Amino acid sequence: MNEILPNISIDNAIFGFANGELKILLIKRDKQPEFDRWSLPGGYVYCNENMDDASRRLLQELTGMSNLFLSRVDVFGDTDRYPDRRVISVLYCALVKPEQFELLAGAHAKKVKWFKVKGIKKLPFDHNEMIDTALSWLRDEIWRKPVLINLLPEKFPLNQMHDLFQTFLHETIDNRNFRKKVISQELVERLNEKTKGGKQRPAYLYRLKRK
Amino acid sequence: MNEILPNISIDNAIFGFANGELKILLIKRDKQPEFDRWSLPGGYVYCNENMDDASRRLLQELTGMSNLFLSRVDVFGDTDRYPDRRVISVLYCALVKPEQFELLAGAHAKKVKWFKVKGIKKLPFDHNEMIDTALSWLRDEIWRKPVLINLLPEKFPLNQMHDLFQTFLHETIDNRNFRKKVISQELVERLNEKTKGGKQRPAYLYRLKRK
DNA sequence: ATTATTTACGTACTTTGTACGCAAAGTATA
DNA sequence: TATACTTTGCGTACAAAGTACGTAAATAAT
Repeated sequence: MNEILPNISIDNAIFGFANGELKILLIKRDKQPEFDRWSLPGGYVYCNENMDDASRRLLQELTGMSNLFLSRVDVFGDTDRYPDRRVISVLYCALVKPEQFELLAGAHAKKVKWFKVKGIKKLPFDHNEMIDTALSWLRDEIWRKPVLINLLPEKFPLNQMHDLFQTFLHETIDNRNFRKKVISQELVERLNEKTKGGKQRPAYLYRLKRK
Repeated sequence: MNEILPNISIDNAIFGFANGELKILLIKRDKQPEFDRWSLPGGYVYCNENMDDASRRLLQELTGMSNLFLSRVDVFGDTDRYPDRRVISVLYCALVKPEQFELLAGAHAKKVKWFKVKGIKKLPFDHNEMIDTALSWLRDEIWRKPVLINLLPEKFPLNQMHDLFQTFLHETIDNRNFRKKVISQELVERLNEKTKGGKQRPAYLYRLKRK
């Protein structure tokens, strides 16, 4: 049976990153409460569905996105976080390239759209707090887990990863020290291939290690 | 109204620590499922009750313990983790001195008892996994948060804290370096008091900083 | 006083992290 | 072909954090 659990929800904080700009994916709600307002894509969990699966399914239904690397971040359970009844919500997040996904509003979403995170307005429920939590979680985990996996191709030269870190963290990192760090911490592994057709000296390709 | 949420539970992993021995507090269940078996003290959340409050209340009802420093650790949400129906559980943990609490089985607990963590038997549900998760969370956070707060008196000399770290982490830590570390990381603050009536030189008293 | 014990400060060394130099391997230009 | 130019990737020097350990100060016991 595919019944819904009425008191448990999932919310997804999907960050889009391109040209140094950080965006967050919101949907325009097609149901009460907060009908017609922009909010994080989320919803309820089926009785026979794991949390991770629910997160993926909801995202697919609401926005058309699939195949992301999602991470569980935290639980939000304040009694007053949802107006109609008691709902606790598990927050997932991911970091992607907006241009790699075609958005398609479905289910209870009238529209889907990327919004700049900087200067974002007040969202329904505790969604602003969720965005803050997810973002600081990402900035924390970037050196430990492959959270950039959706932003990088399967194989990439280290400079591409370097650029990504710099723009995402808004700070300049010495290229040579960056290499040493990601290699010594075993975040990446070198392949026996090099870039070709580049402008100058070919670079070794690397791959993120999922530990 | 004090209705219960049927799909959300709390579980508490309460570790007792004395003489270098690590124990875990279990209750003998007084209801189905898993009637009569030893398990983590946990239960359901009221509709109008925050997660943190529920954790504290349940612990009080089941074991008589109150006034602990509890931390939220993780959520467990596998579809098959509970036999009767779908229940996701939020795990809390704490570290205490067993002798400071008088245990009193109540509510749906027939008995309450400390068990050695080492060599613990198979528990119902995913409670063994919870214990592992909580323990590694504690070992991780011990340098960052005041997780030892229940094990130390309000004011204590640094050596007492040093002993605690050593026995809890099963490793010897150089006393002089230990002091430097906890002081420089601002885990503790020095008071203008000293121990008196000790065997030798009086020591300054310190207090854990809650940041 | 002397000795024993615990506290608390300090110093030398090792590891990790940061700043920066420069040669190697390509492309573009003469 | 030679020369300049760009990007890669190794290496070295200095700084900060972490570890090993020496020893004097403060008290109790003798």
